[in-house]
Amino acid sequence: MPKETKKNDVSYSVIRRLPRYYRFIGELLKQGTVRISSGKLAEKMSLTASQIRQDLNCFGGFGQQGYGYNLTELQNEIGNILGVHEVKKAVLIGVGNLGRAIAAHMDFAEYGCKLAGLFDSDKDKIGETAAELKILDISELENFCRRESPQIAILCIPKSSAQQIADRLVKLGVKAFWNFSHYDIKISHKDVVVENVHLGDSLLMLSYGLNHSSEE
Amino acid sequence: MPKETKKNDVSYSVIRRLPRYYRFIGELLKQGTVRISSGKLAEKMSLTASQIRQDLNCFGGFGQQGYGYNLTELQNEIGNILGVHEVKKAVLIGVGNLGRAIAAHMDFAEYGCKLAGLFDSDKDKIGETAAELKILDISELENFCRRESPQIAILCIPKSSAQQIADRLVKLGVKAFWNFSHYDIKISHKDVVVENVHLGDSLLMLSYGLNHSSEE
DNA sequence: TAGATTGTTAATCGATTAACAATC
DNA sequence: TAGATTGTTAATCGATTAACAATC
Repeated sequence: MPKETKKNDVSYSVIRRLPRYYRFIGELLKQGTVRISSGKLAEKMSLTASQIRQDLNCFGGFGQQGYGYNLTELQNEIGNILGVHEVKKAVLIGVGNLGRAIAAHMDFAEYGCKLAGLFDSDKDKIGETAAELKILDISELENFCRRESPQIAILCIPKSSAQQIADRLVKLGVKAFWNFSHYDIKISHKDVVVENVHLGDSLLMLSYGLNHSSEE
Repeated sequence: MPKETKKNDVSYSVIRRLPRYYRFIGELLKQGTVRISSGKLAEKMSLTASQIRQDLNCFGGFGQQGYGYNLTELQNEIGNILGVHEVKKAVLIGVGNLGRAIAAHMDFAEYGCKLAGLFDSDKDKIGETAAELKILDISELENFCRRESPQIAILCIPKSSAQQIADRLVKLGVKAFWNFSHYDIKISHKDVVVENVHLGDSLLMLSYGLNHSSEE
């Protein structure tokens, strides 16, 4: 068993906070900070020092009494946990407005991902270039995946075709779906993970907040 | 006090689930379903019946014993809570890849929002059209906001200028920020709400899942 | 009426916070 | 050594689930 995985039963509540830790640590390092105490980090992130120590200790003792946490080490450890140091190939399906924006806008390398192929079914788009990749015909998907073995698929396609394309990709060995299709896809294979992104949900939360902010 | 706001202290855990309820109810209605029991809805949404009844009862008794929930009524009630029935004007700042995609891709009307203005500081973009709106010079922001009074600002600008633009918009009366800038903006005014969207965090969660899925 | 299903209270479970001994 | 700050256990708090009486 790997050394850094102290407990294997880390709760989802903790996991969800890891990317945010990773971000703040990155910022601090960029500013030249070398070390930080749980108390100071808590203040910066609007958390409690207790929670930070509790969270980090799920994975191992990354700190040092009387000193705090070394940020370079901490970034590296959390990076390992999140898997940013292994390069993973990704395909993006559906090069509409959103697909194009994600292809161009996301710094995939920062997250250990490499965008390897873009696919669309629109004949007009096929052959065009986006994010330095030629857009391929969706009928090429099987050939491409057998050759390149992408682990991640980014779905920027409409609701209607999301489940069908996802099933097709599972058969081709895709193990993770970043799904922007506005439809919660269901995958039965237990070793396939899904992140259903719903930007609309986020906008509705904002709308709720607007509605209820004045009533304190 | 408004009738539908039974308790004013609804927890964030409950609020976060509302947009998802709203989505599923919408889908069911589109399929012609008229009513549903908490048990059946729980099954569809992978929740417990208890939780659904508990959640909905935070806002009022929307169901009927022996019958279940009328979907039209439920959609309407949750829509009210989320504020989708009031039209709110929004400005979008930063018409790069992502800004353009959000302007074009999101069905704002569905969420009670109306995109009223697009702004950029890039002279080459000013005057261009996106989502049927002419892109305006950021220096026009003050004039525009005084005339149109948008409540929502969508920030699709780099980290470096996010806080500054946000502060500027708060002075102009903006009450809600949908922030895609990769930087957690801080607003001190207590009646201003912020949704910091971090697509990178979502991708990191997926990466974590990929890393840990096989070890059950 | 009998059956179904809610609204609501009580029990359980998990997550957060507080406290403090260990130790750098 | 003295001071600081962690790692970790115990206490608290909140959220989820179970149970059931109310009622359509």
